[in-house]
Amino acid sequence: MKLEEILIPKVQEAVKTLYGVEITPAQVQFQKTRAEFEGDITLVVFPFVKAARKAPAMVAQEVGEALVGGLIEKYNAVQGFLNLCIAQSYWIEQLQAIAENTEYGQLSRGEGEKPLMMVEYSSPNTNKPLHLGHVRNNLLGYSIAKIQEANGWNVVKTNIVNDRGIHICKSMLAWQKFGNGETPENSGKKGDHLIGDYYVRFDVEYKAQIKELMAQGMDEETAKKEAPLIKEAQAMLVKWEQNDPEVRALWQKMNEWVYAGFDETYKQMGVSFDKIYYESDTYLVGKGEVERGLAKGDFYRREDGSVWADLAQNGLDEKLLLRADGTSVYMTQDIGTAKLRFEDYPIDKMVYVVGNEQEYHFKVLSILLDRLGFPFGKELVHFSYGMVELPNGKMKSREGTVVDADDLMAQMIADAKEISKDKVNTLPDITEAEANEIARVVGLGALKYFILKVDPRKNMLFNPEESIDFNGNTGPFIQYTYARIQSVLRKAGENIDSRLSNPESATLSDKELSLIQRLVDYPAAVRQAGDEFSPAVIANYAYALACDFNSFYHDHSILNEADADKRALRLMLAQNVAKVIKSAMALLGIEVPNRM
RNA sequence: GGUCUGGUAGCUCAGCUGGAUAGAGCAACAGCCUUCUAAGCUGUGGGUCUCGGGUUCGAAUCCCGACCGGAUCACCA
Repeated sequence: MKLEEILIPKVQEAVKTLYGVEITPAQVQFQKTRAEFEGDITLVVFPFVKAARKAPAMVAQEVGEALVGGLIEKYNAVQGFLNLCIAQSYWIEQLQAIAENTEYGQLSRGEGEKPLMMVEYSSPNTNKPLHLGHVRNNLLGYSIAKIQEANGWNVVKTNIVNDRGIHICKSMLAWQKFGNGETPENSGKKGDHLIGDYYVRFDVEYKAQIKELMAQGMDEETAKKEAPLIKEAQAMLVKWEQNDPEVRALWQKMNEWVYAGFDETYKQMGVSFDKIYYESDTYLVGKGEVERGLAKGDFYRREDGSVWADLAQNGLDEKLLLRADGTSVYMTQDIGTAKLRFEDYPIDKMVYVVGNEQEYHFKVLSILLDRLGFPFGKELVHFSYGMVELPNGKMKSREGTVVDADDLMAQMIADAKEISKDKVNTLPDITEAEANEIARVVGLGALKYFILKVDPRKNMLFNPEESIDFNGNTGPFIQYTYARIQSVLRKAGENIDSRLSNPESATLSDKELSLIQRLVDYPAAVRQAGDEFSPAVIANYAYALACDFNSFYHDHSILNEADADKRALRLMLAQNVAKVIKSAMALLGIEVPNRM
């Protein structure tokens, strides 16, 4: 049982005996005792000081006197704060319980079958490679899935691939016109990058055509519509929709190149999906749903044939669902995807990991799904995260300021390799393969932690000119703490005896005590991260744990400790710190190395 | 303009469900490796928590207003 849960009734009872008033559990407020005072946990007496009709310092003193004994060894009252010292045997029992729990940090949602949460993330377009914005999305999505699993959900990770539309036609057209049969095989280019290059090429040629038309006296608006290239692309989209075999074959071929490229990127990033949906499969379903809603009277058709939802009753405007020509829009596709998913899985909660620029879209989607009768519609969660900004603003593909995901990861691994060179090479029996593996784990660890440690809701800054740190509050710092512990455990050998001969009489130093208390906090961090959808909570926890351990490690010898009980206790501590670090980092999708 | 969101040290960020003297890292400076991995540890300097009101025993935290930034309000996706 949690310490607070044990103490709350005791405090309630003490207050009743002393002052004859009943207080609610909410009025019993605890906080961690500040380092400058003696004690483990502090009761804030202000919430019931009025009812007691005495000065805060007096109330603290009297309540302390009433509580002391047994679990509470000592107390001291400072103004309205009652600092309580908990018996060390309690903390040692806690540590032993953690040590015995092989799934420490895995929480339960109560009895019965686990509810199902579907988490959608990544959602790439097939016309260009993944960039830094996707990296944040993928890392957040994967981490949230892991965190919710730890919170007792069955999680299905899903991806919706935007594989149709005019943007794909642009790449296809440019490839047809300027590609000269270039393929990933004959050029050695990664498929998604190859397609991305032709997307850029289209834009270059298109712009040139606009310029030319304007030179002939056409205004910009008209030129943008009349340029031959854009007309060809539009014609291609129509053919695609009509299932033209030639266009479809080209589309299929180029998409396969892209998917092969994406797979590589996802693999390197360490993210995965349980089920992938494609918009080319879902957009027609969406049209069907809109037609159904229309028949049901949820939506209405305008004279030009377009279909709309009136959201006035929800305080919003009107929203287009089908164009006058019958083609679908973004919203149509998301409705279709939702329907397919609902047919495929008994979804209890649907989570969309999508940037905050689309808050309006998901607000509307939620309303529309609800109207169409999807149980998860009303309750859908838009896990809305902030943009990754560069020093001079947003990333813009046209201005070439996009930070490519593959390049970024490769750079991080190369940096890790360079930084670790002197150190890793001194490790005994190190092989080139292991050194490379360490660089991979550490480089990606630095990148992932850098991104996940910041509050997902906030915009964050990435400066490509400055390399991501490997010292201080970083992934490698935490990984290093883990590697150090592994080193100690290896040296301790097979016969680690972490049982205490008499736990009752063991004494703990301040650092040992804080470390145990930090370990005890882990489940609360997992719970909070789940409730708030925030991997940052886990990142901050893991950092604090690593700090506590390093401080402990600096002050105490583990293996050279003469006292067998102390040695055993410290080994047990080290083992469990490593266990929790590994577990917490896994929730972030970060691996930990045994040596570095 | 409406709506949403942010403003904390030179920089990047914690803290925000109100509690004691606002914390880290980076950068700067000064120390600690014959002892379990120095990607570590210890210390110094660095703050009008954007500003102004309000609520409260108590406000970085809650409320109102102002200022500054970002997003959004498409027959784009």
